[in-house]
Amino acid sequence: MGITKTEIFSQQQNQIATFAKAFAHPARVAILQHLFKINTCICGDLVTEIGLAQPTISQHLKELKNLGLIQGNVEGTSVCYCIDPKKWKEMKSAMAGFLDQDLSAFEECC
Amino acid sequence: MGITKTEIFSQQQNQIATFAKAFAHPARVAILQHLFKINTCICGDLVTEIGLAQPTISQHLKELKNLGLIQGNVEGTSVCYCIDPKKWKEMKSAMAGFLDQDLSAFEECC
DNA sequence: ATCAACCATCGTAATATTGCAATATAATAA
DNA sequence: TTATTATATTGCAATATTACGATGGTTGAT
Repeated sequence: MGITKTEIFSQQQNQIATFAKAFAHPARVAILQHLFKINTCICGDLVTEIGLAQPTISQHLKELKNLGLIQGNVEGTSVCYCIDPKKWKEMKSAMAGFLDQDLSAFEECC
Repeated sequence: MGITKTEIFSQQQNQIATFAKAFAHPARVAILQHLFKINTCICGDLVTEIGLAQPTISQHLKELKNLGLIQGNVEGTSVCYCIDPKKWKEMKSAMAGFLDQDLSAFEECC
């Protein structure tokens, strides 16, 4: 039904899914990569950088902002975005705990 | 329009988004966690373990299988699933390259 | 005050995802 | 053969996501 039954899963499972959803679209990956590349706040050039319409970019930025992964600060007529390092680390550690599991048992399996 | 413009993004960006999508639902996170927990093939107990209907689980398994993250081997009347360690490592390295970027510039930013 | 630049929001259309009942398929057991 | 068990597939309904045109708000310049 397009609706996820979050209530039957643990908080950790839902958290991982929520963070993963942030990266589950190439536009958001591109936005974050551009932020890392420029390595400082960026004001404005995202629409020209990514090839999508301005409302679309704005919507993706909103999702990343809602998750807390980026911050937006008004700077005159434009808005400067940057990664929130604290939240990024929090996300990374949640993802790492999931990704860095022991694979040895599956080397000889099946 | 619900359709992603993959053609305007790099192969790497699309790859990260595709892998992230695998974890973007708590049921798939739960399935993978259960596989790691049992630490061997599992045949059958996924439907009782996760609280979703059998066709729903089957569909999530199919997505993980299509991505190559898990394998399914027929074992009599049931099917045994396990993580594909090679693909998992490949995914992990792609995600790590994205997640492990230098945050120092953002510590003092904005 | 007027204008241009930049960004957010609204509304809407197209497509994707999630979930399950019903059904199909395949292997084994009796 | 028939029944049973385990899983896959189909079809459908509900909801979510993606994309963008149109519009609105805010800031800074003239």
